[in-house]
Amino acid sequence: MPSPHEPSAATAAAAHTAGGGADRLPTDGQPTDGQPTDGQPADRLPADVAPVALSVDLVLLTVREEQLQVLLVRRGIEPYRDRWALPGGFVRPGEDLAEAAVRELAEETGLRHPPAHLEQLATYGAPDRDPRGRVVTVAFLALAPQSRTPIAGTDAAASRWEPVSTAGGGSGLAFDHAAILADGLERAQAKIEYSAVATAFCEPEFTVAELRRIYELVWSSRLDPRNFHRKVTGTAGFLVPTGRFTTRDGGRPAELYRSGDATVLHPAMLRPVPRLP
Amino acid sequence: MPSPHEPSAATAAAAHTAGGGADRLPTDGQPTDGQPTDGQPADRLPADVAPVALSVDLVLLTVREEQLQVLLVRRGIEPYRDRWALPGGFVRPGEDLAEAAVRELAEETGLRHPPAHLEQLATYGAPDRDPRGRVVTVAFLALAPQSRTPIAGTDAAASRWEPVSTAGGGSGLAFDHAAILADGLERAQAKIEYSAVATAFCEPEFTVAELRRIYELVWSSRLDPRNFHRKVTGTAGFLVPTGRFTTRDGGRPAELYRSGDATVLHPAMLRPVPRLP
DNA sequence: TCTCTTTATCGTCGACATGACGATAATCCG
DNA sequence: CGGATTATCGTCATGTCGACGATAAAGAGA
Repeated sequence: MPSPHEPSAATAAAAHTAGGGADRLPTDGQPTDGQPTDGQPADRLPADVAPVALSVDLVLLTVREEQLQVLLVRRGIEPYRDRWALPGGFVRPGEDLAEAAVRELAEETGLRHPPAHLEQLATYGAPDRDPRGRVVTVAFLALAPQSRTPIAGTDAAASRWEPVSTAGGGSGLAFDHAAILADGLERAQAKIEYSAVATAFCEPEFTVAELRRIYELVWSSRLDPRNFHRKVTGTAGFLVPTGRFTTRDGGRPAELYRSGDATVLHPAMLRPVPRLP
Repeated sequence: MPSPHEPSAATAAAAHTAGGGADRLPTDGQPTDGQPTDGQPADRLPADVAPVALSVDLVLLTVREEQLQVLLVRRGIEPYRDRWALPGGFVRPGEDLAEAAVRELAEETGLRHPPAHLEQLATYGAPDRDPRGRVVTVAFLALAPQSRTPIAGTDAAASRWEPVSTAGGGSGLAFDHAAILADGLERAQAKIEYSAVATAFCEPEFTVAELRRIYELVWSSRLDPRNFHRKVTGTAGFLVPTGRFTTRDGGRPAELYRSGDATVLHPAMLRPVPRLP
């Protein structure tokens, strides 16, 4: 399991992005293809391998304006020109997948800091997913606090935040990005249940109520403040008290915490029955 | 979440293998690359996109001889000739990713039936992962019962079952397949905890003890038969009693069950403290 | 047939987590 | 200073879990 709040963007899933075998011997009776074994040196790729274009796409989520929002960019070229899409782009030669993801995020949206959490989501490779040809995309899920997501340096028309509740529904997104977004959202909802990644949405120091708000918005459900407080403060390694307090939420001063070492939660946070607001 | 025992090999993760955007507009000041916008029609891929070779690799797990085992094939060509590797191969034009996975499994190992469970694991794309050039591989995790994995039709020298306890350690595997195997094993261990996929290792009808053996072997831990029985028979939708009994395990006859509709388990099976035997 | 062994299944008990909710504390605002 | 707001601590009934005793139902061997 990837650990949250890593400075580097690589997580467990994306980390061993290395290896994987390719061609195979034309075993037994079934001819796989031409696969010529003639004069060609054995350490070259077979001639019949069909090349594909490889891209990365990002589902970058943050909590803004009391809503879970996703970053979208407006496409400037065909296909799907002027439609909104997930940020992303083609992987460059010699570039690792996670590396390409953070580069695209910086280039397209001007985000200064890498996201607090980045993990590989899934790979989408249906043959007809891009009208221009075979384009396979590796989707990443990124989580970041509001303070790290100013979208500075980019003109406002080219990228914007959109509440996830409205982004996926109209299917206004380019390509199959609506499906990728749905998968990313589902992954985020599942992951804050058993891991400590929810703190990736928070500022470095946060109150229990702010963390609870994260859970409530990501899950679209309401949580009892007293039970939530007992749960998160009682889970070893989740929260580290700073000893300082804040009244920025009004009312009695709340203690400030920072995220602890734990990456998996024991026991897990229990999500209430799924509700559709 | 993918549901176990699906006849088709497509699962949730692999199912919407469609969509994903590629090229981007050269926004703001940062030049992404050449990306010429001249006479070229806008619905073609940019000329500067570096193509990659795309392969799939499979971590096929089964329980045989009282052990969790993984299917390996012997490489017949360079690089890593004569080394053991995960089954896999290049994706063909017009072929979906999951489709390529089941095809390779059938071609390389002669497996008649598709695996009981198939899901996308992760994508590995480090630039130097293959000495022949840029090869990106999409890894799949497959689970199957012993009865469906005869390895018939293939000569025995080209593929074999290997206990996972010995397969990963020596790093004798080609490419980074040891890392892929480790990820697949970890995924399987985590997934039987909160989903019903453990039944994918079982025959269509099985006893509670046989299912418990699956959990014990995948987790390398010992489970109390009485508590396990109470747990699995008490989880709604997990097991469906057939009313018939068997004495194939010796002792008092045990009722036969088949897997139910549930894909996620409420509450989850709790894995004991991790032990290394 | 009778006993022993083996496995399946049912129950019991204490420890602990959870959901519902009352009570108190510490701020700010007027 | 009183009221509103939020934070935090407690209480209690319920449910689950781990440990483990007890019983049931088969086969093996005397």
